[in-house]
Amino acid sequence: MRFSRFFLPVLREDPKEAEIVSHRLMLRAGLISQQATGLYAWLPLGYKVLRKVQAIIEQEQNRAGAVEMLMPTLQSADLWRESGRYDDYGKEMLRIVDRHKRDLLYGPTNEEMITAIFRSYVRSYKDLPLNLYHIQWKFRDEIRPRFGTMRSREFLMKDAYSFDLDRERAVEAYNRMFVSYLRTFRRMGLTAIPMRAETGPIGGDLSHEFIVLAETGESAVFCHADLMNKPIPGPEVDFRGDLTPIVSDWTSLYAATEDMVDMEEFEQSVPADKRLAARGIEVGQTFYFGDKYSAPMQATVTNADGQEIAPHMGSYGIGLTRVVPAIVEAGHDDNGIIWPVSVAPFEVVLISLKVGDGDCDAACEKLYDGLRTAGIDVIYDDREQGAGAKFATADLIGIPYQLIVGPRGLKAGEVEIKHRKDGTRENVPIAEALRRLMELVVPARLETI
RNA sequence: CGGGGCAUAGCUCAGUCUGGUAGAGCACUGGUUUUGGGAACCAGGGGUCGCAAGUUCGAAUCUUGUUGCCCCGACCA
Repeated sequence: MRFSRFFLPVLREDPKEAEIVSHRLMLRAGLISQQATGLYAWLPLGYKVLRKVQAIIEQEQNRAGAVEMLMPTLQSADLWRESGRYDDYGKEMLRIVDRHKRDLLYGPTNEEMITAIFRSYVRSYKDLPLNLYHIQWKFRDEIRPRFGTMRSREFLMKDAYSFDLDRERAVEAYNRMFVSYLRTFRRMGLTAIPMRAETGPIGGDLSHEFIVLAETGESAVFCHADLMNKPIPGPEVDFRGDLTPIVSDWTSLYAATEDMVDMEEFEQSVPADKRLAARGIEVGQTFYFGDKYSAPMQATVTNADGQEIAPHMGSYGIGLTRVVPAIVEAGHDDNGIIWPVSVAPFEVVLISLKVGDGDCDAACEKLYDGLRTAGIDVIYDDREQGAGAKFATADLIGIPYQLIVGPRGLKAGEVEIKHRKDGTRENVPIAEALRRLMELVVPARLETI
């Protein structure tokens, strides 16, 4: 992508409405644009990040055996009357009436709908286990949306729903999502710690919130410090095998959010020097809730004994539009965002320091072609701007590697590669630049897999 | 929903207290010179001061209403 042809409205000054760093940087770097309270447009650069986050989630959900589909944003109120939640959900639910005076709602979640779909097709225990997920926009009319897309009213969410014959197998399904989440967040460069959580209006008795520690987090959390450095299951993990040891290992160390914490237990089970009391951002949540929906909605299957039973269900959410600011909170400095390669909107920014100079233009065009041909996601800053402005923009938007090309270096046959993360620079011969960038970028795409 | 605050050029703001016909920086347009960390100079364009009523000879400024946005709290799969 040529910068001159792209749409990247960066702001030089801090927008006054933004308080926390991720909101400020997402606005300044031209990722999002607020359209109303809690409603945001995703500008091209931000949308690229969102798509990369989505791709990682899809890969890891599929790997864990979940199957992707797509349900509508609007739902019939009748469906919610079946579960009893139409009246329970309150003002947070956006209710809509269509031209025929039918009651609709903009879905805040999809348990009812997935259960309805399940019951209309699935009859036998032989079709279980089943885990269906989709990535769709949701709406919750929060009393006070804030912090940009961290807590917006409309938000993009991955929600998966598992169906199993009994509790034991439902816990296996739960474990698959649990392990999948550990991998998913790590691939985005996040350290997300599973913590005991309240189940809220969704119900159930087994639930974890996946929390990224950040000063600006909305909830207070308490956990064992060793959880921060625990190794993540690798790509070799067998989702068809027994995952209990991994889950047990992670849940054996104390971790709870403020709603669930028992300070006495925290202090008893965690040595004083390992007690971590911090704030955190909830980026995902897993629930087991049994037959809370399948029973009242009569979504039953026949078991091996010929009896009708209501499957045990679980649901598993990841807030994509919250994950992005969480990544920014976790990776930034005074100059701007620092993206991990895996979700960076571009992997390399090619900076021409002297647009219009014959040699410089020629060298840049050649490098640009080479990078694209090699499959590197590159943005070429071909604008007629001062060097300082280009460096500042590159730093602000957080592209992991800057390939800097100027007349001075070209005279020596060299270009410069700057690492956004730590500011290190290396001069490389022009002919070596592409190879060196491949060496840096390609392994980093999969970082922790 | 309770409490507090803001609304003036594309952005960040000054001007409001004390009424007299709207400004700065950045951005934008044209030109010249520049070019390795947000370049300089010259010349320009751009605002019915959120909206509506009221007070007044006269309102960005005072009064009332209204809308939008932000912050704190309660709320939050």
